[in-house]
Amino acid sequence: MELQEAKDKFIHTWGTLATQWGINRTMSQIHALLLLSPQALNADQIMAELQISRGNVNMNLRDLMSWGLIFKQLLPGERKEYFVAEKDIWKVARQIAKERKRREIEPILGTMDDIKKELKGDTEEKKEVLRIIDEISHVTEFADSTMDSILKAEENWLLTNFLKLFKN
Amino acid sequence: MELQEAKDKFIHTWGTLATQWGINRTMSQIHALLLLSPQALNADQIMAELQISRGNVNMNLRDLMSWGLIFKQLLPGERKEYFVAEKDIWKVARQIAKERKRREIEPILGTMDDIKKELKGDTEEKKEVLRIIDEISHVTEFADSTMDSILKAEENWLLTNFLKLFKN
DNA sequence: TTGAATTTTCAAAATTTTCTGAAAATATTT
DNA sequence: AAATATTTTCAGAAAATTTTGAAAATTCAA
Repeated sequence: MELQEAKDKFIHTWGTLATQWGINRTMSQIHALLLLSPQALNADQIMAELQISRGNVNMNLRDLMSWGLIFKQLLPGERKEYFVAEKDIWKVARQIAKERKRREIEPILGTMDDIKKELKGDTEEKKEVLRIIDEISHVTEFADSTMDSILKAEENWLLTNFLKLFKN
Repeated sequence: MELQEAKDKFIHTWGTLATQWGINRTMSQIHALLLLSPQALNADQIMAELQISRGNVNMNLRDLMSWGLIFKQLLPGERKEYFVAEKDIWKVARQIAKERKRREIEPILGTMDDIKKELKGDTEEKKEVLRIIDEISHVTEFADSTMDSILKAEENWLLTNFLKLFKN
């Protein structure tokens, strides 16, 4: 397999997988393209490479920046804006986790709390609904904070080795 | 807030959040409805409650069963099929993690391996692409197996307390 | 069997999401 | 300040996904 072929396969796969996670296909493909590109790319290059419109490229580049996954790079003597991706995959994972937390975990916990606060009562059924809502908050918080500490401690051999005790 | 109001709010929120995760809104709402329902429900009841068509209910009930989140329940003397949700939220989380692993993690690792195997070479750029692909596999495997061990060991105070050391 | 109740299927319709491309806005150079 | 290059916006088009509902298949009882 030649380099270009491998890149294309990666970009294509990454786009397909993204849709399963509720992420826009084109956004993922642009991200993948930049991840694999040794140089920064401008909008025209991305348009040509992925065969998509200028508007589409522009919109998704800005989305990727808001996720903190790519950065603008101004090249000396160049009028156009260039973009580079964060290449450290651990940083990428940490950044995605952080954003998903802000955009998704917080709203879940917020709504559960709202309902919990407003739904007072001690009939059997109310208690049961409250129990489920409590458990969901609990599991969500656990998953969230655990992901935090793991991403934060990723290079920490103590945690890493300790976790191994619980594998399989 | 009354019981019905709280339930509706929960069901609605759950459906909205689901779409952000790439999960069908109706599927989530049916799941939420069954989670909160003390009795098993049949297709007609779900249709009435959520105001959706029979075909839609049927399709999503079968999806939820394939995820292992709900079960058929045959009531004595009843011709219709009834459905109940698994109510233990930890089991639900474990089941979702397990299914996502099978459906999403494995394909990622598979494709990365394919590319890795086929893309031999030692130009600088090939090496860089291989490095990125390796790192992605690495991070994915780490996240995957860590999630496994945590869900498996969820009630283990030792792990839980150890993890606390790494919070914040 | 036959017939009624129930579930499943799936083509077409509705809805939602994504994408395009040209016009408007902004930035830079002469 | 005018001309040129570049980026951004956004209404309408296209594509993808979800939903409907009626027909077909299945199940069960008489």
